[in-house]
Amino acid sequence: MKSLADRIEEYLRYLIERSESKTLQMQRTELAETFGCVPSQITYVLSTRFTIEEGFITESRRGGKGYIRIRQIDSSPDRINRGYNQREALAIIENLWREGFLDEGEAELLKCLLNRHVLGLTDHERHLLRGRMLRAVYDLLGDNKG
Amino acid sequence: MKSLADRIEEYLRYLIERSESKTLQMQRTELAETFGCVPSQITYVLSTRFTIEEGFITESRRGGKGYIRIRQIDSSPDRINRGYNQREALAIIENLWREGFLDEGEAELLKCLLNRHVLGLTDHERHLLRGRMLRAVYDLLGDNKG
DNA sequence: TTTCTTTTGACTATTTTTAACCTATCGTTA
DNA sequence: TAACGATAGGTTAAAAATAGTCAAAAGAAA
Repeated sequence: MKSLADRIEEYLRYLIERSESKTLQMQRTELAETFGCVPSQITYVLSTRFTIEEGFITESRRGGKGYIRIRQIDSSPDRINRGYNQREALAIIENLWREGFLDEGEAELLKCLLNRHVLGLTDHERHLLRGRMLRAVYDLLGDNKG
Repeated sequence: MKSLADRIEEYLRYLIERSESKTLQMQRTELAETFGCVPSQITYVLSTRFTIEEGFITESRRGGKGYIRIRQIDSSPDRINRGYNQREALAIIENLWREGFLDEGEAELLKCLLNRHVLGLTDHERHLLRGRMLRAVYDLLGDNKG
């Protein structure tokens, strides 16, 4: 049995998927009425299920003719990065390890995952992928410090 | 004479075997009631009998309409070649962490790298890539033990 | 007896649901 | 244009509904 939040999510995803522009705009109160729940339940669903991490951005406006809007984004901001070949990537990991940002287990793990045979793909795609992976590692390291 | 834990295991295995998707989802409390035991007994069975070494991954959610889910994974080359979606991959990492094969830093690293936005690519390619990455992780863990 | 596994239950953590109160925007009227 | 009321959405805290953890007690095996 699905929770109410799950069912609302499913419904919204369906509507977005179905729309040409991958965008959905509606009134919070109306949607709440459709599901027979309080409006803040809708806010809850948006904030737990339609996050940037899930690939959505939400906007809203209060007052008369207010609305909530959900947009599905294709998050590829660093598509333009040139990426890294295996040697470059391993060197970066080595440095992060030597400088104490990664412990030995983490460094080993990364070196094994950045391997060309593990990643597969075409040369170009693989390089870009390494760029995204390293970016994610930097972000993670940044999080832990900040 | 079979222990209660054995009987619960047997019952769950039967249900999983019988299901098309080799997956079972139910409420911990309900199952406990079926067997007339405390809910933590169910947790005990899952953590001792439905481990990654036994070929299962478990997931759960607390709160309203919470559940426990058991999935039988087939870690044959074939299966790994079919790939994993983000949810499956994260559950595998969680299990490896809970069972002590990965420390917290390694698990965090992996969870962040297995993210769909980091990996990019098409759905299919991304699933396959996760399969190769997880295989590499298994190989690495195997090396360390052997 | 000693040690390992199972069983229990009290306490904790997480997720969802609800409700009361807060704030922004629009349209109208003084 | 300033002020006000109506109409939205936002925030937050508490209640409800689950599952997890941990360690002590009980039982089984060695």
